[in-house]
Amino acid sequence: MGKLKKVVQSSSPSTNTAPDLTANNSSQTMADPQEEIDSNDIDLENVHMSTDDKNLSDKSNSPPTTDTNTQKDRKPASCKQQGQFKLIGDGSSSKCTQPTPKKKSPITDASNEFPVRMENPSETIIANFCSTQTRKVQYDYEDDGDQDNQLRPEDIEDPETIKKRLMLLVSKGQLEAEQEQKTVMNTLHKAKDDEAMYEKTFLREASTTINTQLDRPPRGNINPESEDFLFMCLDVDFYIEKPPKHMKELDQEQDTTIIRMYGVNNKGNSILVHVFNFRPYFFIQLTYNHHIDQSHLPELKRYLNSKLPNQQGVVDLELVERQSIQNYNEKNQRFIKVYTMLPKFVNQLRSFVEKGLQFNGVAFWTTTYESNLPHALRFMIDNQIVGMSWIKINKGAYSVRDKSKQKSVCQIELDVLSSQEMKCYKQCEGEYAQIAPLRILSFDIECSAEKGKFPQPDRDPIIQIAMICQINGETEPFIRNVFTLKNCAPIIGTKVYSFMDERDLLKAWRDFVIVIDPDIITGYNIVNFDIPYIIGRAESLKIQDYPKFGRIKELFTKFLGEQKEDVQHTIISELQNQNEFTRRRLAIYCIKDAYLPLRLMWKLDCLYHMCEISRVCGVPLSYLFTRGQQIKVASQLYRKSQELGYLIPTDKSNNQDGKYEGAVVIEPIRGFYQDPVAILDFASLYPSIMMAHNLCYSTLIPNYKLKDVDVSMYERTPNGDYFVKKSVKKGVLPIILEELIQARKRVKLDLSRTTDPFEMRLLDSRQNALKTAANSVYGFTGAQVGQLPCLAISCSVTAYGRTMLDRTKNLVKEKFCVKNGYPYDSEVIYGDTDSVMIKFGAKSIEETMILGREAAEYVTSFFENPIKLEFEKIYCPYLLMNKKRYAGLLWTNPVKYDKIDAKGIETVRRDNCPLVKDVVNTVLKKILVERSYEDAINYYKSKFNLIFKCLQGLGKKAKKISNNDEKEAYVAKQAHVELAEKMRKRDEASAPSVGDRVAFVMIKGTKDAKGYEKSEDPLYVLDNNLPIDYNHYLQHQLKQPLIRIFEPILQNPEQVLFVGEHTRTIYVPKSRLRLKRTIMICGCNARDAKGHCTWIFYAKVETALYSIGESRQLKIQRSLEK
DNA sequence: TAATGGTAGGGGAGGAAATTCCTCCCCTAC
DNA sequence: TAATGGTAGGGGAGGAAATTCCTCCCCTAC
Repeated sequence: MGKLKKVVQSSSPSTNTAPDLTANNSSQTMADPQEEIDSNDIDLENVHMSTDDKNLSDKSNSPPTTDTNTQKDRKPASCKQQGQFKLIGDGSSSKCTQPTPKKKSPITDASNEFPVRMENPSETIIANFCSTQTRKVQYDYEDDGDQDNQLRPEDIEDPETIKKRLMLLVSKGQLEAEQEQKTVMNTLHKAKDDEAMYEKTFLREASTTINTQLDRPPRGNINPESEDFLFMCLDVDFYIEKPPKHMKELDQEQDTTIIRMYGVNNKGNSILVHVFNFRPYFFIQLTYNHHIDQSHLPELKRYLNSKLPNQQGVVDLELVERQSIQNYNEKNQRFIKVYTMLPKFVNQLRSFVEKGLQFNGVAFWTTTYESNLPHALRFMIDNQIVGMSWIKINKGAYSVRDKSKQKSVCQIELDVLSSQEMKCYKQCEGEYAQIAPLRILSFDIECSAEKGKFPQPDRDPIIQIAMICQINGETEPFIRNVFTLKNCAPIIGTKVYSFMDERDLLKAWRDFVIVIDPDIITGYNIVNFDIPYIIGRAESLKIQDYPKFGRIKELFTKFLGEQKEDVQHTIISELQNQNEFTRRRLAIYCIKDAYLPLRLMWKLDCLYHMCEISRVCGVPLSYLFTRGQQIKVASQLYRKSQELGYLIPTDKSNNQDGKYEGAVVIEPIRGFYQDPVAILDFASLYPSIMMAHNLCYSTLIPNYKLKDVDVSMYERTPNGDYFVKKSVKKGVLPIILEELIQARKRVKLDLSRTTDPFEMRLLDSRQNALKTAANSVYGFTGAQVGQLPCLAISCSVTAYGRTMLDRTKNLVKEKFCVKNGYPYDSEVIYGDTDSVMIKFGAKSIEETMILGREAAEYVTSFFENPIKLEFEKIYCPYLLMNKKRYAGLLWTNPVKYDKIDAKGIETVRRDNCPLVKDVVNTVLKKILVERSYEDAINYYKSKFNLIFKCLQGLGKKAKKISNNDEKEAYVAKQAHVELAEKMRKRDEASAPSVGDRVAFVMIKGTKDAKGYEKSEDPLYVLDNNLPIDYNHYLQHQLKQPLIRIFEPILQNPEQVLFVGEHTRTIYVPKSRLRLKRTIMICGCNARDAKGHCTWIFYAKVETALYSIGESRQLKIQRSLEK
């Protein structure tokens, strides 16, 4: 606490002794700005003037940042963002529990072409948010609104009024802020205090000027009759209502399904397009015994209608001829296309048809086709619209909705009668590759709560909200502010709005959101906590018209699922209840939490990745968060099928159970290889198998049909299934894959040509999206609880893969041997799924590369196009420990090695303590790079004691933590689960919940205490001075991994490493463990080598543990690195 | 309910099952 | 108080200790 006080003291006198100018403002006026504004009209006028001036000068000085933004303007943006982050995984990052993006540089890392790529950097981060809850939460308050009252125009407060009110607040804040900035800067400049350092580091890029241009640029003139309308579509959904009165063309009495498209144009205006006349539909298959023709349709329509409530809902029937995508068919079949009024009727009719209907003396007992597509996606598919793409509405086809008839706070609302008049630039090339100037808002709230209790919206107040908003393409956030309850000292680069009444705080925040009008909202766990809490709090405080906040824009996007660094809740209350400076510190923490997701989002190019996936797969952006993986493949499949005249059945879940055989892993010849080992692998193995052998739903010949098809037309797969050859008929899946791969080749070509960093990032995201899309097709066919599983395809794919790998192994072995004139006999020492590792016997890397390329070419010639084996890399030396566990020095050129490549071992796993990672890493480095395992042993021995001095906690992931209702979800007791339960009993508020990563240390216990009895929360250990079980770490964490590494090298590693003089004296720290509370309050206590706060990438507990003084710990760490 | 991407595989921890080891006790040989 | 031979060693029973085997869980490779 000593240090903390210093901050307070050092900053407060300087504030007080500041020039008179500020003295007036700093303490008194902070108390209640609203009151201040109301009671001081003259001041207000002045303020107004100055704001306007400010606006003008802002505009003239800096170019508008939207459509006129040139590429040059963008360059610094991307450069800066790449520069200013220290990405986890670099350097001393081992303490990090954040999901470590495996690809540090997506552009350079072209490896890992794998059949099923489960992860891309952004997915890791988003994963936890994809719960089924999110959609519900989102809809809940929409629906409430619908039931409570239809939203009438008069319900929405005029945005202009809100804006005016806000401007008072803003200008007030600005005046203060400008004057106080300098004071703060001065204070900070002098302060050498830790916390001041954090603040400087954290806020260093903050501009000291404050922008008052909060709202979107004015919408300008729209001429529906003479100009096409162009906008980028962010999301599509639908709603059900009677058509608005001004749409006279439509039946005013009938509820209809209206498509809603949200978007932004290139000026940055927000857009909402209502599209009418798009009806849901599905298909029913007719078999030979259905004697139905045109004349029966009216009667059939009546019959179907009779099954529905209100006896209506089926609008129209149509006879069509198509082919089912399931199985190879030569002729078209007959289908009835059923149009309905509302999407829910499709579901109802489907279940009737599946149960069986009687019509005209014949039973319909059949599957339906295309009856389970989300309506919005149906709309997009039929109009060839892909997500996040630019859409042009033809002139004359749209009308602008009058301001008074708007249904949202979007700047522009359009009505479109026919979706035929829209054109989507789905290729997303050239100028249409750009992303509109989206507004991205990130926020975080703090609420106080009683000790040990989880905050409840009906009881515990929100005390702070921080919000940061940035426009895509700009380098800095244009809004960074924090709302506090009670006054708060100024913060650099940030506007502080203080309120005495929580209601005012919430209202001001809502006003801000409305005026800012964000397209994307992000934050830590906002969907499950922050947003519901704010809504709930507003309800409990009985703030009028607050729920409408939920309708502003229904695009809630979420990133970052991992735990955030939490201030202990007890401390929150303490800070809140003391004075303006403690609240200031809380505010800084709050801003950090709001800023972090935003920064990570930019750093990891999340937006671009998501955007490109959305474009490639053709689904709305929101699906990427709320839906699974299947919908992406399904969307592509539906599109291509429609183009080719196929219909997709809605299969009932035919519970095929059990797993099927997957890929093969060649039994490794374990050892330490000093000579170069070449790695060859098949490029996009599974997609190319599907293309080469024409595997598809539409080419599969079921056994019972086999006799009807000529033998020359089909091919038998190693799994025993039969598929039509591509010369007869090309399958849908192979066509999709071919297009994806072609497109990727083009993008890669463009990528190699461009030099613009912004474009590079976008193109790289795109080629990644294309690769992922191609790779997930196989997963789609193998998903047995899915839209359209087809084990014949997936089993055949893996079967081909297995035989191919086997054949490759034999081919290499037979060809590259002394007998055939090669200098050495080669040997395949390992292989997994699509790769083989070959020891050719050559001593030099150059020679091995030549042989590797030759082998790749040789083997490729045996397989059908487009299957291709490629030479990828060399490992030298190479330590092969087991299946899926190896490490090697990677070479892609004969001159210099690229890096140490480790797979599957402790260094790449997240459930190991940092200590183990460090030691294993260093030992590996010594063995592989310096090639001296004596060194490695000596290093290890000499560091044996030191190791324990920097002992740190280890993290494990607790997936499920059994709740009261579903106890015994875990069969066996596990350390992290038990600990989570223990922590929950201690303090409900700070305990980890399901899906969180739990960090823990092992403390000393009774002799045979189980692991789960000895696990403890690192913070608790520090607080209570509990002894750590060093021996456990030695025996259970270090020993085995090291033995495994040395096993191929030494005769008896255990003897050498773990018996002997050096093990006698195990260092046990005498000094007390201590926790630096002052730092903890900041949300973190992690530092990099220079002693700066590295909060951004460190989880709290991982680094909370210092066994001895921190300076010494740093030393040790550095020596570990060397 | 609604919604849901695959299999192969190493390795740690817990716990049951099977095995080994140790001790006690009884009995017999001498 | 009265009455009392010893030791070595096999082998079974019972229980502790160590080991093996299996399952669950986590996380990775592809």
